[in-house]
Amino acid sequence: MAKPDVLTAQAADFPQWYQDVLAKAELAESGPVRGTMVIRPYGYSIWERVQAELDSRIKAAGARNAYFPLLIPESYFRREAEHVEGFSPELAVVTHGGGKELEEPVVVRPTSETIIGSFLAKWIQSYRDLPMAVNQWANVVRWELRPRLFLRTTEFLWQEGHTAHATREDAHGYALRILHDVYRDFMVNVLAVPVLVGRKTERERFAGATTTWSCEAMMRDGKALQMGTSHELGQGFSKVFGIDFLDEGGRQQHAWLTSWGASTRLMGALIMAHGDDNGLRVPPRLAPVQVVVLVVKAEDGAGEAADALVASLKGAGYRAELDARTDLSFGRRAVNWELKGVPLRIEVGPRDLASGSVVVCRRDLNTKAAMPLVQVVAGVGRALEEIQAGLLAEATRRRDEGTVAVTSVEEALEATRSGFAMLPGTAVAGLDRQGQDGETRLNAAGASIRVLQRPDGSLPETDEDLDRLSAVVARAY
RNA sequence: CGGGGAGUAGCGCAGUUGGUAGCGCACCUGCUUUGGGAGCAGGAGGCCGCGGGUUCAAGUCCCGCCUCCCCGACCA
Repeated sequence: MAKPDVLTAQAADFPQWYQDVLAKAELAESGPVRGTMVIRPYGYSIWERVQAELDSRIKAAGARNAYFPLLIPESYFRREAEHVEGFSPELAVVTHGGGKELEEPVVVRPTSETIIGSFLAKWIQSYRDLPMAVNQWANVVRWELRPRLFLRTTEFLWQEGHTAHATREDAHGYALRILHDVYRDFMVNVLAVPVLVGRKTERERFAGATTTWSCEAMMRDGKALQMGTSHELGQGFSKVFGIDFLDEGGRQQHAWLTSWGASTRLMGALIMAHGDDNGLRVPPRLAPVQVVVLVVKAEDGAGEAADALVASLKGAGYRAELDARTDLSFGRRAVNWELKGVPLRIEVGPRDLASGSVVVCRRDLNTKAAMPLVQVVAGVGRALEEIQAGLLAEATRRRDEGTVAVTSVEEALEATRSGFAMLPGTAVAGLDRQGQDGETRLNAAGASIRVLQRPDGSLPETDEDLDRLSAVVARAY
């Protein structure tokens, strides 16, 4: 029997493919209010794995979790000029409560620099209190004009870390530590998505930050996705919220702050970096279900053998699940697990069992192979490692092949039709006949500078001159 | 917020010159099935996006609004 198309092909219509995956893999759907999102249980189980992996890295970096209020006095946002300018257009403002108009409107947090800053000011008195690092897992609201599930929703889930330091150097070092040890490490080693790290341009940086560092990845359609950012906030918020401390010499000083966040947008990265025409492909280290054992037909001991196999897989530490449903056909169940991107599927049926073997199906390559039952547990471990490495290698190859070095804004724009362009900073800084710089012209044509790097790919200094850097140019989500 | 599409059963869609709504999948029941989205038979399911209007009569015509999708401007 020929396999019917379950999804719109990526090549036919990538955005439609994305919508199809969200629905068929039971990840998420829209809520009744524009821009809101319902994350379904399977999608949320993946998010919980994202949270667990990020959370352990955040704690290893010395931050502790806390929780701050959803509702923030509107006046807090007015204190920092760039912050208010950047966030005003997307604030949700509550004007009524308890049946009355409020004396001071409150905003639903779009980010928490202001409210957390106001408490850091209370908690920090001395250089001995520094550095101070808190993180919160929360929902935030930014009124969006054009929502897309997981990629850009009015309400989304994220973690936001906020730290205070005695010196600019310490804040700088911590922002980069989060960028590398939390975000890049998670993205590359768990999510299996290769990322370019670099500095945002002034135009792209966070409202109120002095420097924004970012991890950017290429999706399968060649567009870029910003997956996590780490900001150096300088002393701007400290000055307006009074986050001050006495240094070792007894002098009053403003603390140097950082903030950093990664959101449910990472779910979009997972889908678009790895998914294929059969659905999602979840890297094994992230997968909430790493192995599904499918009972082909509950005859001749297949059910019992599958049950025992799941038990031994779980005993060996794998996240395994049994699918012994008899009310759905074999094909239906196989397709469903492929849509959900489970890395390994083991089919247990009477035919193979008669010869002491099972069929092992790899989601990354869509291959099937018989394997003796006694070797399965060891074979699963090996296969999961291969899948993890294979997905990263495939995504890296795809990105490298989709990235071209160019020398002009025009060439960069041409390259962004299918991928990334590496453009010398000198070409960005140059003005055209209308006096427009390269970034303005890129933006006008629908592209943007994702990050600035040194030509060798390393991170520039905070104030390193554009002329000596390379711009990663792409169309972005 | 600009430009372009579209809202009819859970999902995808058809619905002619206006005459009171249909198809596929999914769902329910029964039987037979289960090695790649099973078959047969029977059944249930509708504020036709919302609000006005025209008309004896509106899914269909007119006006207003809302929502969703795509492409731009803004963002995680």
